[in-house]
Amino acid sequence: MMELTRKGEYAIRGIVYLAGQPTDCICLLNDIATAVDVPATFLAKIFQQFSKIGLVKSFRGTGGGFVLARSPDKITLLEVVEAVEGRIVPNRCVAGRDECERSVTCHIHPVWQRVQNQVRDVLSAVTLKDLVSE
Amino acid sequence: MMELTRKGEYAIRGIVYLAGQPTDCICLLNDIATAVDVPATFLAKIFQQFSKIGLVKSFRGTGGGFVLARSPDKITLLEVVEAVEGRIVPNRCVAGRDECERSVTCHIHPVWQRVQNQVRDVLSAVTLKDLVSE
DNA sequence: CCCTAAAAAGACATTATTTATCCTTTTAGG
DNA sequence: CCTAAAAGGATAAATAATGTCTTTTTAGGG
Repeated sequence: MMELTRKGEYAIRGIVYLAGQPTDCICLLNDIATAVDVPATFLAKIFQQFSKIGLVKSFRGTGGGFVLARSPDKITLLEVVEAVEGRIVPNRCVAGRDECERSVTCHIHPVWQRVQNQVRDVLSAVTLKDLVSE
Repeated sequence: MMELTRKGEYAIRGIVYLAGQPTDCICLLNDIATAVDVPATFLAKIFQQFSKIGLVKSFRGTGGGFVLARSPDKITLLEVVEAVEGRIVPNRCVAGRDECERSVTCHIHPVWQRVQNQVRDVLSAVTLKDLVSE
C-alpha cells in the first residue's frame, strides 16, 4: 500500500531535472531521459501529461522541447505526483460517488479522509525549488 | 498511489466483523466470509496471516474457528493493514537499505518519511473498537 | 482407532495493472 | 519540402493482484 509507482518516480526525477536547468533552456525529451535514466518513450508519456495540465510548456518541431510552465517554487510535489498517478485516494470510499455502499454509517470513511488530507498536506508543502536546491 | 488493495479491504471487513462478535464466539471462516461477502478461500489466506502475527487465534478441527487474540480496543487499524499489505512505505527510499542510490543528498527522502509517519500515525490511532461500535 | 470438521499450506489459474516499445501523426523551423 | 521534435495510438511484455483447487495437518467425538 501507499507505494509510489515507477511512473511517479520517473515523473519526479524528470521534472526536478527540468527545474534545475537554466530558465531559458528548452530541454529535449531525449536529453532529460538520458540525464535521469528513464526510458525516453515512457518519459514522453509522462511529459505529455505534465503538458496537458500545464505544469510544463512544450514546443514542437525543430528547436522544440520542454520548459517549466511556472517557477520551481510555484510547483508542488503534490501536483507532480497527482499529475501522473491521479488523485491520491487511500480507499474507494473517499472517492466521492460510490461511497461506502457496504454500510450507512461507515466508520472507516473518515479515517481514509484523514489519511488523504495528511498525505496531500505533506506533499503540497514541498515545491520543486525545495527538491532542486542543495 | 496510496490505494488500499482489495486484500486490505477484505482484511478490515473480516476482522471488524470478528471484533463485533461476542467474545466467546469461535467463528468459522466460511461464516465470516459469507457475512462480509469475500471469497472464502481468499479470506482464508488473510486470516492465516492474522494468525501468524497473533492478531487472531485459530483453532483447528471440529469446533474450530477464529477469535480475536486481543480485545478490539487493543488492535489498531495499522496492525490490520500492515499485516496483509506489508509495511506502509510510500517510496523505496524509506525502506531502509537500498536507500536513494541516485543521489547522496536526497531531498525527497525526508518527504516520504513524513508521509509514512503521518499515515501510520492516523492508522494507529484507530482501533477495531472504534470501527465496530455504532 | 477411525471418521469428520476445520484451518494450514502449497500450487496454480486468471485477471488487472504497470511498464515499456513501436509506429504514425501533427507541428514548426529552415 | 525536408528535418526535428513532440503528440497520439496501439500493442507487447512483465509484474502484481485476485481467486481457485487440492492436499496436509490438527483436533474432537464416537
